[in-house]
Amino acid sequence: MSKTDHLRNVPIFTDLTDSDLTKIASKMVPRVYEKGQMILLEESMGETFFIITQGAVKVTRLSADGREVILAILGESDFFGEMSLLDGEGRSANIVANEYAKVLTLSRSDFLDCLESYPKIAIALLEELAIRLRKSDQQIESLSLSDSEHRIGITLIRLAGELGTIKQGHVTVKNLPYQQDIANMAGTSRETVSRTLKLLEDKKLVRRENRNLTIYNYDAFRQAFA
Amino acid sequence: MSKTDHLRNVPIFTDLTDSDLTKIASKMVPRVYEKGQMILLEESMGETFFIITQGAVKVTRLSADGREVILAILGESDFFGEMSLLDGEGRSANIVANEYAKVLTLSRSDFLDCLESYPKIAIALLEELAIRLRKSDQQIESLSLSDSEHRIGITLIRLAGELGTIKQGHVTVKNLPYQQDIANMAGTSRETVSRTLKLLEDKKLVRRENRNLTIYNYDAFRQAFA
DNA sequence: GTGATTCTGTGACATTGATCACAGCTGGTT
DNA sequence: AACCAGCTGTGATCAATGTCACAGAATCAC
Repeated sequence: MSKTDHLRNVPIFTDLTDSDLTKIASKMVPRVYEKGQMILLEESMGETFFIITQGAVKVTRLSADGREVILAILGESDFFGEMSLLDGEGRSANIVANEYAKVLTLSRSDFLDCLESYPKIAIALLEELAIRLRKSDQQIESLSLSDSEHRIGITLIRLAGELGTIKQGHVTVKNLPYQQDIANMAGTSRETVSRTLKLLEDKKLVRRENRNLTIYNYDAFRQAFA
Repeated sequence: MSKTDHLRNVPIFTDLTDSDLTKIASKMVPRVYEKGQMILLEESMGETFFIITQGAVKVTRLSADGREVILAILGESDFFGEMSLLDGEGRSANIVANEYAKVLTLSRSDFLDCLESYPKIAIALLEELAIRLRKSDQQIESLSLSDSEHRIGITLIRLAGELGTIKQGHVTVKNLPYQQDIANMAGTSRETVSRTLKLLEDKKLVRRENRNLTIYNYDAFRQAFA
């Protein structure tokens, strides 16, 4: 697949013509990361915009004593790096390749040029940031008001939305993240995730086999937890 | 002060010429709200963009059983209502006047026209959303990793930044919000806020008198909690 | 296939902080 | 001044969940 083809799938570029897309693609530089490799480090200055063409990355923040919060898991056609390009602050989060990943990168100045030249990109980007802000607000609500069982349920819904495939009402997440990662997304401990997953299984809400998790009735599950 | 004068103080309009500003101002309709009055209701469709010219509002989400999370407190020259205009989803939060408040409003279509006609507004808005997203991420981190004392400390820092006045290293927040509101910002209970404020006072980190709170050494305080 | 490493399950225990209950203040109103 | 409503302080209690410890499974590397 060509660079241009990849860009066409990215929400913020969908409104562009082929020739504009090709023009932008010509400025993008591909890079590749191994699983576990750090892509962006907290505190460093952000100078690059990234689009994921293959694989997935996790966006994290680390506390002084090394505990980790996972803010998001991003996959194909998602993008990142825009925050510090926009407000000029240092990076606020780390980005790590969650598996082997390919990206396209755009320099700060090319990115800002794009925004100036194509107002539609700016508007589409606004839309995307609004969506992310909305998700963050939900996350804040659930951390503030819900108990661990609900937070873990909500985290499974997030994962299902990002990584799952729907088939006649039930969703399967292949290659479920490790319990430690789920815990870091849900703001709880690894042990609590273990116990809660078993509980949800006992309640016949989900089924696990190997590294896959199936939510039996996705709509009902969302009803119950969101 | 004229409408145009108010707009000049709003970050997303700073790059505009006087005549553009006047043109936008002419489309804005002023409104007034009493303390405690609901401005926007969760779930309703957002069709208006608001700029605060006087007073303050709080942005909240409510759980099914009526508990409240305060996502932000916005004051003069802040704006809101842009989220559902941008992504077309229903409102994700309630907005309540925290005191007597005056606002200017812009209709959905006039707002979107602005973005199309003035790319600089779109870019400035991107900047602002990036800043808000960053704050949300910090909030998520502190809810996930910090204990109640730290979360309350961080909340006081937020309040100091939004409502406080700095004077030779110490910040005074006049008219500190009620403990219940601080609790709803920090994701804890009213009683814990009461006990923790006393603790911080005992540690000589802050002083309270009447409805005012002074953080003795703002830099050190931020160091200790953020 | 064997061993090493990493992930997961589970019991025991400790601790934080929510909740309940109620008394003491404060500020606004008549 | 007296009252009332709503805010604040504080003790007692208890449940949720973090932490520790370790055994069992799964996966990886060779």
